Amino acid sequence: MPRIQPTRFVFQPVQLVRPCEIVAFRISEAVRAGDVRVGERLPSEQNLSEQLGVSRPTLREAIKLLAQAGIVRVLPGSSGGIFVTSEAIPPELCGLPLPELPMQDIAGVMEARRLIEPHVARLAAAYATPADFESMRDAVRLSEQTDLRYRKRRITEEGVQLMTIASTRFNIAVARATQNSVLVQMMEILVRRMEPVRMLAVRELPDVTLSTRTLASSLAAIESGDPELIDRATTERIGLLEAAWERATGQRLRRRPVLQRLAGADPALAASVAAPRRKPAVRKRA
Amino acid sequence: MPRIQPTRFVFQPVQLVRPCEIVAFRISEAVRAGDVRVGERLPSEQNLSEQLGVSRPTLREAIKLLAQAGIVRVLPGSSGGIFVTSEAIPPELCGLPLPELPMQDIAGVMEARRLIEPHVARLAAAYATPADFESMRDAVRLSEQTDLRYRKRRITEEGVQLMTIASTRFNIAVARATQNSVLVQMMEILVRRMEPVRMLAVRELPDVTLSTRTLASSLAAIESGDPELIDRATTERIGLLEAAWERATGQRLRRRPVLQRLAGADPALAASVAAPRRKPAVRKRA
DNA sequence: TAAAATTTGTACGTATGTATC
DNA sequence: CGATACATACGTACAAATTTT
Repeated sequence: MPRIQPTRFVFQPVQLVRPCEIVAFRISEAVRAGDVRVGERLPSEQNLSEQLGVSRPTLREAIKLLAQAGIVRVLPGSSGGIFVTSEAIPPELCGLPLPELPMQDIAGVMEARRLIEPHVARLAAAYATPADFESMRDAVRLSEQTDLRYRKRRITEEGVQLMTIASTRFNIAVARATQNSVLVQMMEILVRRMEPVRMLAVRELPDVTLSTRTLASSLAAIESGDPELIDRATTERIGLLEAAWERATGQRLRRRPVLQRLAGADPALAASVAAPRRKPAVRKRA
Repeated sequence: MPRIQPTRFVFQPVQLVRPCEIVAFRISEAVRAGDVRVGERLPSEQNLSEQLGVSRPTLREAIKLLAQAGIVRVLPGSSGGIFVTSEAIPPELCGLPLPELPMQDIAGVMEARRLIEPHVARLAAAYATPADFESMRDAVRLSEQTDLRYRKRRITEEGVQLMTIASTRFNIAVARATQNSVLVQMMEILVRRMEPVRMLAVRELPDVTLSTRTLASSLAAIESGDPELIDRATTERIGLLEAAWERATGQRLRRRPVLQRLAGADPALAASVAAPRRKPAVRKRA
């Protein structure tokens, strides 16, 4: 009897993450997003463990990870607690349960960002609350303050991290402004995977203030509410990263034919936005 | 002295999933996506456990879950193995580790879909391989065959599930055709969260064939490569779900004022303008 | 000065799930 | 396929530290 051949489907290995790692990640995320600031005290271990639905030992394990990474410091006693000490989260140590993505796959992240981020920004402009705008401004301020410190001297590792955090925080704030939790979730995925390129971009930027300026102009665009301005600013910001990626890898990104028309029936704008690289085979329109 | 007030930040509870649940979920995902078909045999336990990076007992536990859900059947002996018996995966039993989303939040899922799916479909049209097109056609065929069986009589629970699977499979196939793993990941998130509405829509559809027809026209649009056709077909398909949601909840979805000028950013106005199910603005072809 | 309150730190027993044989 | 051994997480309880009363 001929042997039935099994399907040759390949599964990706599952990565099992421990609860304490998830918890550490969640807290670091709150720090990154600016929900808790440096110097502030987190709720008590008791409270946190209840909020997060884990036992206190597990939470303590998570805090230990964060303390080792230098993000929090714990002090005993009645006026003690868990204090945030730094916003510069080392990307490899903060317990990120995501598999590190090779540079090649990051191209896909940027493509996805280019697809959705302009729309998210438009939605944000439509639905942002005053608090949302304040969060965005906060992120821009962080970026400004940081590159003010490195205008003269060479940027340090901490500076790179802070600039990266500012960008990330801005993106999250914009996504939150849509009042759509699914979009927030997606932006979190994108933003996290984008981190390596972001740091690379900040590090090798010809002008340190460039990142801050694009951030500020994105903010201004969203505040103005003008869709085309929003598209342009957002696209420009993404272009910065794409250029960094292309310089770093020596490869070219595929530019999709999609955005051409997205920008709003303005061929001139779309053309200026989409770099005149290889145009993917666009089917002839009948 | 005033006690230092802790930050009153609220964390969402972490959901911990067991490895065997993750594995069961992954395999069911492969079945859903059509990577393994009914009647086919999965690789051996040994092979699977190696691929997935878990121990054999863990994998067996996962298989047990799937067997209970009626998705696979395990036969002993030399010509035995793990055989796929059904593509109709009960949404609550197949061990999906996602928190069930309230109907309200699903509105956000649909908004996100409306934002990205047309673009994904366009990318798919540009980059799809023949194999990708074959996957899409397969999904449409499944939908056709299913509603052929329920043309006369009332649709059964299994029929609803099969139609839902077909829709899901089509979406995944389209996302895969972009050759962008990040977009695939996002579509998987969306599609999974959409499931409840999808089943609801299929169940209460005035005409059983309607779902299949929109699927087919989406496919045709992507095959044609015409961006505007793609937009129209995709939007129509999403509109079907949105209508189902609105009927089920008695509420109205917010329609993004993004397409029209939003200088005022007055949501009430925008909603009132967009409320009547507006046909997607069809641009005149030059 | 001392006690009380709050918060972190430590330890143990149990249960569950996984890995190895 | 079953059984044993190991790791992990939970819940609880109590001790230590520090500030407030």
